[in-house]
Amino acid sequence: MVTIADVARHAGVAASTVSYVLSGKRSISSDTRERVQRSVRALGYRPNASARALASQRSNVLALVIPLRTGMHVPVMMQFAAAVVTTARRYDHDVLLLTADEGPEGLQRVAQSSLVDALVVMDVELDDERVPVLRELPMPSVLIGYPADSEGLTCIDLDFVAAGARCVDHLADLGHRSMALLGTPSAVYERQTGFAQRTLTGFAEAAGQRGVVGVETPCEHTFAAVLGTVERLLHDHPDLTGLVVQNEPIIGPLLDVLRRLGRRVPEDMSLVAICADDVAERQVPQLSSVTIPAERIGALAVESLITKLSGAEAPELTLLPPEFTARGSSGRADDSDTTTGQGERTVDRRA
Amino acid sequence: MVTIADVARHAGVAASTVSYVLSGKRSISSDTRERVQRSVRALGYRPNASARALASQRSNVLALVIPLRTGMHVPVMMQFAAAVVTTARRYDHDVLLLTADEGPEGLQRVAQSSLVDALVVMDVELDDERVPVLRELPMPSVLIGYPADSEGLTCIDLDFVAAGARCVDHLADLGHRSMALLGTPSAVYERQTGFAQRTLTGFAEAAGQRGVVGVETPCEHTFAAVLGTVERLLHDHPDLTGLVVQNEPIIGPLLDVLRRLGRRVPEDMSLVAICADDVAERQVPQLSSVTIPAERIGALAVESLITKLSGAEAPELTLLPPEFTARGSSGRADDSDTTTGQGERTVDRRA
DNA sequence: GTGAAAGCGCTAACAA
DNA sequence: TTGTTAGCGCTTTCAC
Repeated sequence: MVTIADVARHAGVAASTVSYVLSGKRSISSDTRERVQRSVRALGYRPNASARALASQRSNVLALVIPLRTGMHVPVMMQFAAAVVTTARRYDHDVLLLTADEGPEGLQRVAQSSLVDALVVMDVELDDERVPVLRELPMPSVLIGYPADSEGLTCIDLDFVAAGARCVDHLADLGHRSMALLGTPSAVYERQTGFAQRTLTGFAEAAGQRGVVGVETPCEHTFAAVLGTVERLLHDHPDLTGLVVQNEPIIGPLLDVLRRLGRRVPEDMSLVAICADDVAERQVPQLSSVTIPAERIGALAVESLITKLSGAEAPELTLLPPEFTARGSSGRADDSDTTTGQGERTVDRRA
Repeated sequence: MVTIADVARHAGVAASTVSYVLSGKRSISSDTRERVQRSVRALGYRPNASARALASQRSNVLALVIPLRTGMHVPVMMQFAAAVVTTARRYDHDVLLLTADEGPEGLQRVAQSSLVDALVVMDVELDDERVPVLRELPMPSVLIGYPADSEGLTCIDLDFVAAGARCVDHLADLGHRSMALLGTPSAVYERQTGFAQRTLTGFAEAAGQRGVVGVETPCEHTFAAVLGTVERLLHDHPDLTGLVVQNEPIIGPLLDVLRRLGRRVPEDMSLVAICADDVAERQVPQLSSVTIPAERIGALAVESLITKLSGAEAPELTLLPPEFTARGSSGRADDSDTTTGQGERTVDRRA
């Protein structure tokens, strides 16, 4: 293994000089700098990560705590993770992968052993047992999603309340008077997952404000569940003409079910989803949707951590305003063969 | 921060004694051991990871290199990753997440800086530029999938050749004489990805051996692509009665397309998939399938690395025999209202 | 069965 | 602008 001493000897300088050339933390004459850089390349030197971490009290590693539970939407998780890793690398950091089932103890383990410098925690519940632990930890963290009390934390999330409301508004603007929210599996609500609850809140509030009927129901991921749920909805609410879906895996089956039941989209039933853009665009017809900005949230999370690691402050709660795109799946309630969709995107200014 | 010196002082012993109590690398009188353990708990001591890594030349971290490219099947990746992390934790290791787009340089970076002790590399191509790098690296690695030349490596994979053949055999056993392989998007084949190529090989060979017609086609992930591909297949091969699918995201759309085209499954068209069990079971009808044992492969990969880290040898190439489960989606070619499926599972003994 | 002490390879005062 | 040196917190030899 090539050490900094080898490089120093090869370049005829002190080890500290090599260190300073590499870190740029003090000015070096261009002559020595070049000699050192040549030696580094000639010997193929790579600083030893542990030695560096031990001496500098910084591992340059971020922890990413990812859920692997039931009901979570996998592709979105991957997008998050990819964005976190990519952004971390841009700031010269690596990412240690933890699963949520290590629990609060896992956070303490990697933090207190100085394995990582900071943490990104995904899928935060309203009353999350990891939150008090994070508050006490001697290092910065960022939550994706946010608990009931976000004081003293740094949280980033899509504004799901506004997203739910945005969907209602879109449908109400098109003249729909009766609509339903097809949500995540009930297990997700029972875990008190923030995003599911908040969408529901936004949906219900907006329905009240707009004076339209808004019913809500969870839905499991099986075809049978989708069929059963939709049949029940249509039976209980025969005048239902609008559907808001926050449950990515059932989107395909849902379109299929509607077809089977003889409801055309958008002529007989308007559909709005809260999902990734590529999923919305892959359907037939393409879905009007509020996008889930996984990449932006992941990148923002890492950037907040880097900010905090540099000693600066980061905002307590960052809610991204929902971006709505009208596509072919939603149309006027009273006009059974017109669609809205030209793909224009709007940003909710209320957030 | 609590250091080993603090613990030593608190327990009235030398630092080395604390170290030995923790590692169990030499015998300690039960008296001192208990006193030390009490002090560890009382002070909430956690060994510093970098110091330990520096002194012991072992970081206890494994690198996991995961692809985030187009055409890759996301849920399976997550299952792999989850299994790798969970298994690594069982052996007291952590997992550093790298994306494949860091390339060979990324492997060198984490290996030569001693950030990690070993690597798991996923989604290996037949002629993968990372393979020569891995061969030179001063630490063990395991590949998921395998290149054309696996000499001197440790590779683990499902036996996709046997899997492709198994699907053909199942359909041929049911009397089907003309079948098609609906594969991954063409980009995956163009990247010379091993699993796609090998399934194709197994499919073609078995079709030849069984004397049945076997045609192959890639298929993109859009609904339109599925519809177009199936229409073309049916047009070019009007007697087609069997379909083998190796492309998880199109499974839902495919069932839908067949329904639209008036082909009942399994009465008019038998379907066999190569996919995760839960995906197969979620469909209507449930799909006969060869499972992708992501969890087992992930766990095996980590265990091989742990073995190699302990200085022992690991086999060059481990191919898991395909496990086939007959479900409701496949039936006799000549008997348009019988299905095979009682869920019995068979293991291909040829592998 | 236990302790003392020498590093592991690097960073960052402190000196010059 | 550069060099000297004292750690960072742990493991592991060596000595008893």
